[in-house]
Amino acid sequence: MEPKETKTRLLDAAEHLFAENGYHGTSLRMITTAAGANLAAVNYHFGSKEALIEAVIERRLLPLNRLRTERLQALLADADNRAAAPDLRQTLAAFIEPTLSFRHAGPGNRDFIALIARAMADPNDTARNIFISRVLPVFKLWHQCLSQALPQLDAKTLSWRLHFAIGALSHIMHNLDKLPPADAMPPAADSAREITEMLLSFLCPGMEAPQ
Amino acid sequence: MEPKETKTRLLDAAEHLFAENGYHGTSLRMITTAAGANLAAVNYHFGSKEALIEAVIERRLLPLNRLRTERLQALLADADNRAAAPDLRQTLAAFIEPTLSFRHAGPGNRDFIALIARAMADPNDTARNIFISRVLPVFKLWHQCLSQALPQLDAKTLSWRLHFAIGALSHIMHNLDKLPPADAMPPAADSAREITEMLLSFLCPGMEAPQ
DNA sequence: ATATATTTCAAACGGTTGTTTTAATCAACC
DNA sequence: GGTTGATTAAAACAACCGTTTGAAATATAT
Repeated sequence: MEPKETKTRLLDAAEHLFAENGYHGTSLRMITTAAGANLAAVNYHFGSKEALIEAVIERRLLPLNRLRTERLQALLADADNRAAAPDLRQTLAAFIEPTLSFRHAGPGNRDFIALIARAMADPNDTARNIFISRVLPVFKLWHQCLSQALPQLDAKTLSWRLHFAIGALSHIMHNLDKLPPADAMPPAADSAREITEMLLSFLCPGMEAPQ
Repeated sequence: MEPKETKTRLLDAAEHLFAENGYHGTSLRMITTAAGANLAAVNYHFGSKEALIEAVIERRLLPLNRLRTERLQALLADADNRAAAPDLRQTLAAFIEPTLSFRHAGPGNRDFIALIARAMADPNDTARNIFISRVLPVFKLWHQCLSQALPQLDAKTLSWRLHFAIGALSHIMHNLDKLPPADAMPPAADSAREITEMLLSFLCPGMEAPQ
């Protein structure tokens, strides 16, 4: 097979190095060296270092968001057909299952998760803003789905509980490598499904608890 | 009152600037200027930039850990006296309540929380390792307390649910400023208690759900 | 094969970083 | 009150950063 395009090699190297060393901690010299390209290649192909990380984020995030949106919209359509509220567990699963599976879906995805964790805590707004602006519509759709599945909750309680769920999910996403510390872990291949079940069993009772 | 020691002024300025701009994003020149000190002051008083952030972290974290440890140990002692298992909600509250109250306990604490969030995602190991090594003993104590409050759970399930709870808590800690986006928020003074109640009502049913 | 874009290359730019050095200033103590 | 030790001050250090430049090389199209 012919070697990849320089642009793709730059994206791959940047994804890996940004995940490992953060945005500031990764220099264009490191990226271009790892990609086997010239130092000026990033500025030539992307315009700047910021435009590079923007491209890195969008490459992985847009397909994942498409997956989650499809599942949530299918759930809404089905509930509408049955003239009933969507099931809570299915609503949670529609967002959580694709998210947790994402790590195992491709070679660069684990790096991408680490990159996002870094970006969310980075003082540099650009990466975080790119991520948030792309994720917010899916959160809104999820929120809408949940408010139909849990009509007995007032808006404020639902908002808080949604944030609790997001916190549990994202914490697991970012720290899956390192935990649990002592216990034997199931093999990575089917762990996504098992963790999903574990998380859903935990979240469902909390979401529908009396106020 | 006499002006604070240079060392204290450096700690205060570093805490604020590290929280705002991150570790790499904050230069010694910014810190020493804000503290009204000479550029060489950090290397003179602390030895290096890394030793400085280590001192910044310990100053706030050790008292907080003392609070949490005291409450958890009091709970264990009380349960031992009554020859019964500690109450689940009280066990969760013993760790969560001091943590959420911490933000409002002092002027620099909010900055400190932001700093920790940055440190956890920072590629520089030192800050993260300092934080983890100081927090791990309290987590272990919490875990021990919870395993007594929930004897029906096997070790693996408890570990996962503990991580889910930690995720929900830390997500709220780091993002309290920004959420919920639209709803009216209670005044900051008593919000810690209200959020604690909200979080406990969410976590309790999840923790004791059947496996 | 020639002419025209496109891509790569080496080199240098101005600027900031953490740290070190040397001298000046300040404090406390015999 | 002079001396010793702690602190502050200004300047220079070498190293690295993202970006730009202009020429060389490559690929594309006529």
